[in-house]
Amino acid sequence: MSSVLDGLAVDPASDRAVFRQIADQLRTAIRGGRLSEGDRLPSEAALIDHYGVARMTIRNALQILETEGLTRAEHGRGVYVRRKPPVRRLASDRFARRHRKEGKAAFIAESEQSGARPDVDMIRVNEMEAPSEISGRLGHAGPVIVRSRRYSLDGTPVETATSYIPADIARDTPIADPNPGPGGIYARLEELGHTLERFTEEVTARMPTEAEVRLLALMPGVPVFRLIRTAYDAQGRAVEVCDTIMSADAYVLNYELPAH
Amino acid sequence: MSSVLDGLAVDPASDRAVFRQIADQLRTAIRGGRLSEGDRLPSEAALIDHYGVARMTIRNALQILETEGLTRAEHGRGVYVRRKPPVRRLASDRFARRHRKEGKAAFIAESEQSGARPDVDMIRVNEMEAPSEISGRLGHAGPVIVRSRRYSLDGTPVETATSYIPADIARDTPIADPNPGPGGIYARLEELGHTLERFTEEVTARMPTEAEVRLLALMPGVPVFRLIRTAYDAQGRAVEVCDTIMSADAYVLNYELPAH
DNA sequence: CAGTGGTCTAGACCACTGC
DNA sequence: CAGTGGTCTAGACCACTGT
Repeated sequence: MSSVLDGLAVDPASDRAVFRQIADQLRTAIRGGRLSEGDRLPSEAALIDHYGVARMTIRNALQILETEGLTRAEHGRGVYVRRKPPVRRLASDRFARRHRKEGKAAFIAESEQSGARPDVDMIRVNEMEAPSEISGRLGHAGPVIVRSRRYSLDGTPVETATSYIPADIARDTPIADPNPGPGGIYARLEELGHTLERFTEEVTARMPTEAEVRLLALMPGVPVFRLIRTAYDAQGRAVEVCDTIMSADAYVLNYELPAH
Repeated sequence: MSSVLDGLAVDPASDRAVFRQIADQLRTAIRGGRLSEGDRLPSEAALIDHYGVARMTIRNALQILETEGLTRAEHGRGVYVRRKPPVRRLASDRFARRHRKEGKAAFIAESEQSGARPDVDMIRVNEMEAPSEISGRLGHAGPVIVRSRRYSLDGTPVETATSYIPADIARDTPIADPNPGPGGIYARLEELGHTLERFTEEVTARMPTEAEVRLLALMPGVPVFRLIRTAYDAQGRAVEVCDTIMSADAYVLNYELPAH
């Protein structure tokens, strides 16, 4: 009976803690392909037997791998090598006007092109005072229409987004309606005379909050992108700020930079 | 004697595990400002006394906060609320030619402008076959000059970068020299007739490897950005691929997107 | 039901810090 | 030196999974 553990042993005299040595060996087995995506790791009991250590030592080792995002523990089933989800690439021209022509919002149009089944839920719309982080980017304080929603692909949540539009622009328009109509709110903004001229995006990454873990069904060890996009019209006025949280293991962000 | 723990207790009958409840209460104290940046948390012994639980229960709670990046444990001293490092904003025009005129490489010029003391070390240059990830972006296989280095600000490492330039362009030029001269390798590429026309950047985020933790002196719970930039010359040829790893808590990436 | 991981207890010894 | 966190042992009971 051969096992991924064959020949592996720890050196109790080493400077490196035993649980780290065990984590190292399991990590090497995963990266080296001796344990593939979806494979089950030896159970805690098997590891305790093999290495001759206490359970907490094994659990500390497994915790390292989970924190690194390499494994996923399933209660009552075992610890598994995590499968990498399909990656979604965002092109930097995804908000170009030509992509808005067919009357579809950016997320829907893009996903259907890549063959995934897009879904939007948890849509909420209300009006409030802009938080300072938002009013700073909009360039003025005052009430805003807030549109929040969650996007999923093939049933898996991948991103939450909250848009802030100045109320003097959006109040009593389809933008303040849960369903803003074909082309999404960018199409409505242009119909209202706010031709979109440019966007800026600010990208940060961090570990998720507990609320984000729930909303995006995030696995442990997966960071999130926070992407704050500001849309400017032809007059140079900021007409929307969109605050997006994305599962980092599901996205690659592509950008095009000028050299001149 | 007042303490941040005053009035805090756990409900052993709750569905939520005791160590999570304790972590919740400490997190709330930090976010609510009752514990500020740099403050010491109550010691493990004090928490054991206060909550009347075993040490592992406390340590599990503290581990949650450390994984979230909220605290930092210092052996023999205590557990402290982590200070947020100064943030470095990268503008999307940072490689524009006009910024290259004064004869300084992008990182140096930019840092001095922001008042920090930049430093570059661990410079290594050699020639090898391009890894497939790189040759794919360069558009052809073959030998490449590999330049790797580490950037620091005020003595703190913030970023490692590895550039790959096709050897048929860079061999026996200053680009293959550890010190490529004023303006960096982009200035040299342009002198060699490769006028830089555009750049693409691909941004991902993930938890760091152990090697990255060492190189960038990363705190636990801090993800890294991986930014792969490809530089194209006026003929449309990819002349450099730069693979960068950045501490995510030290960076905000800014991009400008066209609307047309 | 047996086997799995989740939580928790009650100790032990060690290494590091600061006085 | 006392106080701190780092590592480790040897148990216990529980909740969840699959047969």
